[in-house]
Amino acid sequence: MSSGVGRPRASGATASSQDAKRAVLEAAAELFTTTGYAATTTRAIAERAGLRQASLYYHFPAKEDILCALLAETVHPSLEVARALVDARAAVGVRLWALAYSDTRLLGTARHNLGVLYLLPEVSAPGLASFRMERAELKAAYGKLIDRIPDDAPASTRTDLVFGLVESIAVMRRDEPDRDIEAHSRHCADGVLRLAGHPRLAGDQRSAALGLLETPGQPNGSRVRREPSSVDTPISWS
Amino acid sequence: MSSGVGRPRASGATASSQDAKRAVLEAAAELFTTTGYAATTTRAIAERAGLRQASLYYHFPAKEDILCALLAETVHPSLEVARALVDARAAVGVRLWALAYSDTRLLGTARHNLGVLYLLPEVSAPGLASFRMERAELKAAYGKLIDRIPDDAPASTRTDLVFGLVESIAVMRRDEPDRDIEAHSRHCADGVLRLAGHPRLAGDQRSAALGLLETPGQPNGSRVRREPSSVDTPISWS
DNA sequence: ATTATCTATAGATCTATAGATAATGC
DNA sequence: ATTATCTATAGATCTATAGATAATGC
Repeated sequence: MSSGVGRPRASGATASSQDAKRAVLEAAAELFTTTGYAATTTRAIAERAGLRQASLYYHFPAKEDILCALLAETVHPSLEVARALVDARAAVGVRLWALAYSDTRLLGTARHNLGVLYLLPEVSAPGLASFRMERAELKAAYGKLIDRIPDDAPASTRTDLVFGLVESIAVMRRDEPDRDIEAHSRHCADGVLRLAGHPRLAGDQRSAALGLLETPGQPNGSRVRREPSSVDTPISWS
Repeated sequence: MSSGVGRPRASGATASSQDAKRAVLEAAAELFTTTGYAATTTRAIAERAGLRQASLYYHFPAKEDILCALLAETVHPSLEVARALVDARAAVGVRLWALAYSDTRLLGTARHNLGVLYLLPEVSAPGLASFRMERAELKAAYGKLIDRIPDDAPASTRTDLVFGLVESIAVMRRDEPDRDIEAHSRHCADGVLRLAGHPRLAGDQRSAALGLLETPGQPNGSRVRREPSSVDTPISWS
């Protein structure tokens, strides 16, 4: 708990093991997102984190595990919201809007544009299978909602397009870092409904969507109240 | 022209200098798209191209120039279509649909999913500024069309979303290589109109859009007939 | 004794250059 | 003479391990 166990750092900085781990993840987040995984050296990560290159290996067995940890902590909050929303007690359009808004906002406001990690060629590595499965589960959550919205285009295609649109926040943020993320997230969620073939939400439906994302205990709004709900609120527009 | 000038290859293969350059680009395309730029070694490229590592440097001054050439030959066809469509004699929705369809199809059917190169962190390198400018010009072409479509959301935001959706074909193709690209391209173009706030095209409008992409001299359909057109066909739907 | 760091380094690259070489072309 | 390749290598890394070390905790 209190810092001081273990040999002091050469840099003079004093911190607990947990702090060191966080500092490493923070440094890696910045470097991986701007420079990429392969082009970022363990030395550069260590330097920015305030310790020696070899000391990284006390906290992570290998370089890939640092990327793995970052991917996990990026996708987990989205997945938590998705799991709750799939079963939430609200119209399908309201839930889809809320999911898209929440994901876009999470990716858009995360420190260091972590969404671009999803696009790195290294996510195909065998060691990152757990991330790929969680991302697939997230996409499947979109698919389950979109399945319930009738349209000429197949649901699988609309799901591909919707998921691509949501993740495109990462590229947009790289290209234009000064965009207003809150506004963009709402417009992106509106766009997701358009792509899915769902009519625009009315004012009260949008409020309901934002309400779904609020949690009494969690002031940051990243959780969703989960209802027992085996019955869905009927779709009101068709 | 005829192969045979210069020292023979160690691999025994016989080819002209132009062939060698193409073989290098082909090899790099496969490796960069699957493994990424930094993780792909010049040795691996050379091996696949059938020559020695050092021989790459007869054709390209540096590794980065190989990536630069690939980026250029990927964005150029899209840009050519975009330049022609911006001034083409057709309704704005028809032109936007045609542009989105053409881009998605080009990225979707190019050998080796070259679209993922746009997402590599290395495109931020100073030496690749020319690519970034051409990609920005392509995006601006979308912007010019979307500007003319009225909607509640700002045109700049809709342009961001539309461009993100079109480029998302690269991620989709990586994740699900077996999707039917032709069908996806049409649905993607439909989705672009939805995002832009434009009504669905009628059957004859869609035919007109596909017609815009046909060129008598160019059987591959990658060119657009350019009209003098300072006058736009009036928008028929509002 | 345990923890968290350090120093030093093995072993394996990787990019790019220098200079030789084996063809054809004049 | 020109072209297109080759061999050899300089010089600079890069990841991960081995083993020492300087704290606290018991």
